[in-house]
Amino acid sequence: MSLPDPDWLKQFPALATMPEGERAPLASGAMAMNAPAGTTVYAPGEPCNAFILVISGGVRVYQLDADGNEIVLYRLGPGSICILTTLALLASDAYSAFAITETPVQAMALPVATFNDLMARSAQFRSFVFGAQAARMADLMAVIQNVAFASIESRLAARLLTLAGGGHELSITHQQLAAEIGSAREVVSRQLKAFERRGWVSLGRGRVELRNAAPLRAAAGR
Amino acid sequence: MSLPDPDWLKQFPALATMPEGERAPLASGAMAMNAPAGTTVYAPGEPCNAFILVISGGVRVYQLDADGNEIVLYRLGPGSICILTTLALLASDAYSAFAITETPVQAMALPVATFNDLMARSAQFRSFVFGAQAARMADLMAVIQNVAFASIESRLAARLLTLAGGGHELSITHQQLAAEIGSAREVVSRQLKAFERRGWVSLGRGRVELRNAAPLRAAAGR
DNA sequence: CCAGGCGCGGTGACTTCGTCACAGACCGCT
DNA sequence: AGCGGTCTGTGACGAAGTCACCGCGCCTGG
Repeated sequence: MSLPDPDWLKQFPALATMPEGERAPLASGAMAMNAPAGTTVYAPGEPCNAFILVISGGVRVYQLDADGNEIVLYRLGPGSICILTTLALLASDAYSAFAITETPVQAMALPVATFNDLMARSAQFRSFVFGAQAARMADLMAVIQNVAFASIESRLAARLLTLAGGGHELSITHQQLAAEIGSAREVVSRQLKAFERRGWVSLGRGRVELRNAAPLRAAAGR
Repeated sequence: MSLPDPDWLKQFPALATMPEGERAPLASGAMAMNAPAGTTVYAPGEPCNAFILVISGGVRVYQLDADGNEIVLYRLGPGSICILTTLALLASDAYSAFAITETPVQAMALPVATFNDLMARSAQFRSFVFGAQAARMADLMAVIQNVAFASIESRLAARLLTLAGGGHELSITHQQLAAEIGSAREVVSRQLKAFERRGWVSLGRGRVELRNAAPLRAAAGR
């Protein structure tokens, strides 16, 4: 915990424009949080007692199965809220998903009472929350489309591009890439080798360099 | 459209216990609907302008991809609300999913204004909506677990059991079963043949009879 | 310093699953 | 009976997941 940055609301345009009266509980009830990378935000069975708004940093939400297989569902960045904790909070439902910070994260936490107060008070706040719900739902449906129907080649190419985010270098292991797309390490290794043979990437230990993004983008569309 | 059954609220225990004052818009604003089997409830791009509460019948929500591949996401029964239309309504987001009635459906439709009124007025209504959100989110995560990591054998066995719902006979084609689990018809045909050889089911044109549920349940757990 | 441990990547063999092409069986209709 | 359409069966093949095992580089403790 630390002092809240008074400007944190700028990360949430939808909330910043709320009328003074509605916004009051946000200012008075929110607690600033700082978490290092690797902090667990949500895990099945763990109690969660706050509504979390991400100000800076990134959170990865993923599923694990009994055999240790992993698949990334979506990521939260600045301006996002953690729907998983929210739903767990309100519906006291247990999910088989995990949420973990990937980088140091600054966030604001609203106690349940404050959250309920805002939900009752502000249509704008409600629509902000619903918008976030809708976005996460769309994320999950995109994941389903991918794992059910898309080829490894296209899923891997697409993921490399989004993870690179405009840059040309990634620090990531084949195992981690496999977890990103819900596949196996060997499969990813072989596919990366194929990309390398075609000159699309070059590989190093724990490193993937994008050398030619155009054909990767083409492959991602298939 | 038809006259609302005055007892329809009984299908929604969470709403029926709302205080008189909060419940008023439900009674005054809701419109009864009757739809035959095969009616489209939601499709991408179609405008939707009501919040839908299912009183009787069933709705199937599924995804299609460009090649015509299909996968069932979840089903809605009596007491459920259509989160898809709700989110599309509130977040004006486009989903790649379809919702269609499988049997004749009786439902109540709340205009957006009434829905917003209830959301503003009743904490109980809000928590009902959140509970439904949470349940659908859990459904989608279960689908992801299945398509990403579970074998065809276990997915098919599990689906046969839930579709039969305690009965021992299903009227369904192999193609439809494939769409249920997001696989291919040939794969389902071969797996069903294997089940038949083991004496777990017996097969007919458009028909699957469960002859021995115990090993199916065992296989579903793997 | 270097020895072992460990994380990472590479590879071959095999199984499972999805795709394609096609054939045959069954159904309802005229 | 003939016929078109739907449903199911099958073989061949490619794509993807699994298993077993290897070597390499890096790090760390003796």
